[in-house]
Amino acid sequence: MKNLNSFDLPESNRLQRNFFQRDPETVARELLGCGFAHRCGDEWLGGWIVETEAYLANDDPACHGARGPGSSNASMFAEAGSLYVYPIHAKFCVNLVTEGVDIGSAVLIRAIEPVWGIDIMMQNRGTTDPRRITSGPGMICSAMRVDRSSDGIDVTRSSEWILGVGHQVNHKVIATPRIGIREAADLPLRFFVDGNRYVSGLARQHSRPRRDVLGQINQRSS
DNA sequence: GTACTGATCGGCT
DNA sequence: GCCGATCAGTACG
Repeated sequence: MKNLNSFDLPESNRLQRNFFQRDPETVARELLGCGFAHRCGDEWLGGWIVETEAYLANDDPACHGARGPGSSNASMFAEAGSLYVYPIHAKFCVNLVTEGVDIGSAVLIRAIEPVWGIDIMMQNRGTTDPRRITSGPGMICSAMRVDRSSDGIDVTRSSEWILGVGHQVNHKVIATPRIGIREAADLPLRFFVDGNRYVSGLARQHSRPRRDVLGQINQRSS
């Protein structure tokens, strides 16, 4: 098992508050290629982010913050860099709060390429199929053991979480409408790494076969 | 590979 | 009760 804090995702790579204090569209794009990991006891669980969606503070009825703060979405209005975890269809999804306090915008993490604690994540998901571990927002939360107890945690400071700079993927990001929403279903606010095999959704939205893996690119260049 | 269906359950009204 | 930023299973090309 790889040691998360040796070379893959050192503490010095951790994203700081100012990274998140920008509009959610920019943050969603730039989170692609970053490492996202949760520590459970001695084991780190997580991987490289390959698919995200932005939810805007203004003119976005699909955003959970659109009707202002309430008991279930309060952390969407917390400090930028906080986790917003909510339940949906008997599963959980995890977001990162953007901009700042009282704004109500966030980025949904839709898919990661599994890297750390893969065997534990396979156990948590009840499958050995690599493409069924973290290729969807509900899958990520069950694989990485995220539930409402993580809601509101500040990932720029928590010792149980790290979100850090990883791979450069700016040149191969594709934008499409967001998945599974009824309102504002036309806005192109979903972003993913072109050709990555762990992205959810339709293969034909990629410009090439969905086979690439960020970790392999890393091995080739090192 | 794509399209469609229905189970599931926390948090709301 | 009702709803949903989902997913697994099924059917089909």
